[in-house]
Amino acid sequence: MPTSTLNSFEPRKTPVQARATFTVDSISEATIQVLLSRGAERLTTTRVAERAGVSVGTLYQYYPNKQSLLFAVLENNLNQVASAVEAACEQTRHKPLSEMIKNVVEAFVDAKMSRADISLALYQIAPDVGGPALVKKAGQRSKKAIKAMLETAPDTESPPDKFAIDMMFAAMSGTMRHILETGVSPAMVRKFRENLVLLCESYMVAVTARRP
Amino acid sequence: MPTSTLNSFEPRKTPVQARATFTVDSISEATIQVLLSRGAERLTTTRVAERAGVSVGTLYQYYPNKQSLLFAVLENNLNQVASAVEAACEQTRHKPLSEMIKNVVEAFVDAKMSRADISLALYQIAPDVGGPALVKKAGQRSKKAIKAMLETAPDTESPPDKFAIDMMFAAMSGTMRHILETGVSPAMVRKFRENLVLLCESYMVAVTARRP
Amino acid sequence: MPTSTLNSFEPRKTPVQARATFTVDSISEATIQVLLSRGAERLTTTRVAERAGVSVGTLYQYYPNKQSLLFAVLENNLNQVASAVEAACEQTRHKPLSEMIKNVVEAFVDAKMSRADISLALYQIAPDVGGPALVKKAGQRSKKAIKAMLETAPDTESPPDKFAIDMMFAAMSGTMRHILETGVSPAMVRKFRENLVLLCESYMVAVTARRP
Amino acid sequence: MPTSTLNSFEPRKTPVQARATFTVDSISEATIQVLLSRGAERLTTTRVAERAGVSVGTLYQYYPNKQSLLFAVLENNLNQVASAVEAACEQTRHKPLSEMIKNVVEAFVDAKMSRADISLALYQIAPDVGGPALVKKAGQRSKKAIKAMLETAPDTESPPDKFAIDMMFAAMSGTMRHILETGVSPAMVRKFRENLVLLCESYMVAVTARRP
DNA sequence: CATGAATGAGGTTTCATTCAT
DNA sequence: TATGAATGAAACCTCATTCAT
Repeated sequence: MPTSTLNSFEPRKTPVQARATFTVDSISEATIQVLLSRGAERLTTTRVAERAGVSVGTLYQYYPNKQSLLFAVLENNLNQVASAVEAACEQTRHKPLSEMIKNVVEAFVDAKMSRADISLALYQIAPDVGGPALVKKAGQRSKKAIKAMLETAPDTESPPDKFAIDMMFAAMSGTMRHILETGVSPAMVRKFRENLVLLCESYMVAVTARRP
Repeated sequence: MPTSTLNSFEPRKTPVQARATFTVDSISEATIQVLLSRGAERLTTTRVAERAGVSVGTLYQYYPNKQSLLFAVLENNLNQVASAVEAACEQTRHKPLSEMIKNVVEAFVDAKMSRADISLALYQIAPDVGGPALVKKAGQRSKKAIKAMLETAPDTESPPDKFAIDMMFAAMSGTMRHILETGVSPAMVRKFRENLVLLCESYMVAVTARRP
Repeated sequence: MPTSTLNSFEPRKTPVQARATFTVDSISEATIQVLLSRGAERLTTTRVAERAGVSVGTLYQYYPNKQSLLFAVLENNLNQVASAVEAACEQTRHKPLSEMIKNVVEAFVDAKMSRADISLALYQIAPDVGGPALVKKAGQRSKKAIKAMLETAPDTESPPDKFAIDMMFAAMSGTMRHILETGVSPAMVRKFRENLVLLCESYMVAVTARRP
Repeated sequence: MPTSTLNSFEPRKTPVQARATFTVDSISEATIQVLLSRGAERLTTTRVAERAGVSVGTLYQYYPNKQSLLFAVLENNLNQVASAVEAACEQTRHKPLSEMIKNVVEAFVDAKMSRADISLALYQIAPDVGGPALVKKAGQRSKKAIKAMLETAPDTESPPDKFAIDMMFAAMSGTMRHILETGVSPAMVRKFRENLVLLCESYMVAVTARRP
């Protein structure tokens, strides 16, 4: 599957009947299951439909092609993570900078780790489906929320500029991915989380002038 | 392509004759060219052979299967990066910590960016070929070199522990990937490089300071 | 779609209510629209129903299968042409032979050209639906009318035999089709019409003994 | 199959080995066999390959898609007919007009009727494969040859113009098709041939006489 | 050793038709 | 009666891999 325009990935029809809604959810769930059990390479539309307990035809009534299916699943996951970050930002306005960073990073790590297997599996399909574009788009949401939060920090003279936020987000996101793909023992998750906080915080501090 | 054992990815025969070496190099180069021009999805063995100016049969004389071909190309690339890091470490022994970090990070970024398009393209094939395992293995080399270098730092009471190095490498590697996939304007590359140095350095300082 | 017996192509129910008639007409019209806009290959029952503003289920209430739908549309078109020819024959009884030929051929050409796009499109579906058989049947009507007309010609000793009429009709019909499929510039339509008259007339004259 | 550009119908590779030439011929022949035995609607690439005694993959090594296969077969047939017409024209230069028409028409009819079943079957696939365009192209050849021949006619003051030749060809071609599709008893073939000669001849005479 | 023709399993997608609501 | 979700056979086409020449 080549990476093409994002447009053609839109779902084909919005289900109106209750039955249809159930079907769509089944397909979505089945996609993840197949991804986990067989890997991206063995993920076929037939297999997904089978797992979802519907026929292939039904699958294609809701998704115009395989890409759109993967796209939807990935998008959904990224949106959940973005929402978690947004929520954390919302709740941490007007708090000290270090608390801000801590809450955001922890929310991010927790969102990713809550279903580490899924997060990991989704990395596999990303390249087939315009992953980077999607990641970028979801990243915008998170970064916007982080920016808004940082502007309310009481202990910084001037809030970090856009580049610094981009950088921090890239570090947060990229490091997380690297750790997931390389493998973390569950015992180390906590330590990793603390250190990712530390990493982001020290960078932010370094880049931000403190109020005296 | 499922991720299987690494063993079967080894090239089939080690070329001894000059002609054979030339053929192998052609194929290797052709693989990258096809990857760049057609994408991972359209990368076929026939296409690679065509581009390399040999027949498919010949390709299969040097690589037992498609995976081994991709594996070799990816491995080669990762090794080049690891070598660059090692070289930087070698040359920065007994220098101040900040200079160490600076040199390593810059060497890493420069190695990746020297052929950004290739680095980016290779991310696409990684999942098909046991990428994470390969990345991990190449990472070991870099981290070992970094560790050795850090132990010669004159200005730290105790050198950073293994975890801290893992963390820094994950940050370096992951952030780089994120930036490559998200897209950097050439104008920003320099700034990104500086900030990645800053990010790693401030983390290292923070983590080193903890143990006075 | 295989060519099967003509029987199964009959519409499923004859609409008695006004609403039903309207529905049937919509479907019929929609079929032509889809044929024109998407081509025979992309003509699906769902698409037709959509265009007609009804559900597929409804479509299948009036036509037992896709063939019967196409059959009905084609038959209808051929009947219109046959009617035009019959009318022309009716109005040209007892006129000179040349006038007879002129009127019939012109009526035929005009009927086909009035919706040249539709005529052309229908040629596409003919093979799927027993087109030749239908053409033959509609042809009988025309030929019968032509024969009756010719028998009233005052200036022929003996009217042309059945074979000659078959031949003329084949020429008229086949040449028309060839011209439609090959493409005529609108500017040439008039000239074509004149020449088709001439062609048919000179053949008829050649084949018919004149009254002295 | 929609009618698309003619370009993509070109065969994929020209066979160099003897084995390959044999394969290509087998496929070509099998296409006609399947067309005759199962009809255009039941003509699948798998079925053709099966009949040819090769695998589908092999078929697709020589034809990029189904259309190109049908296109090649149709084109070949039309070219044979065009060649027959050209040959007849060649041999009838400087003969009286009536003999010219006779020879051309008879050559055309004989070419079509020599494998009436194939000619008929090919009409079915024409719409799927840009038939009209192909017919037009093959027609050009025939018409060019006819024109050249007519210019050598000793008994016409001025040779018929291009339009007249177009018209005659359309009549010849279209009438033939109509007769093939409608069905002729073998007994009537001779009579039909004579009458098609008469039809074309009397039209040509009529149209030539017009310009004294 | 190289070649490239052949293989065929398997993947994606379409669409006529049915039937529970 | 109308609806439209569901069906699933079947079509087209790709591509890693083999092996006779």
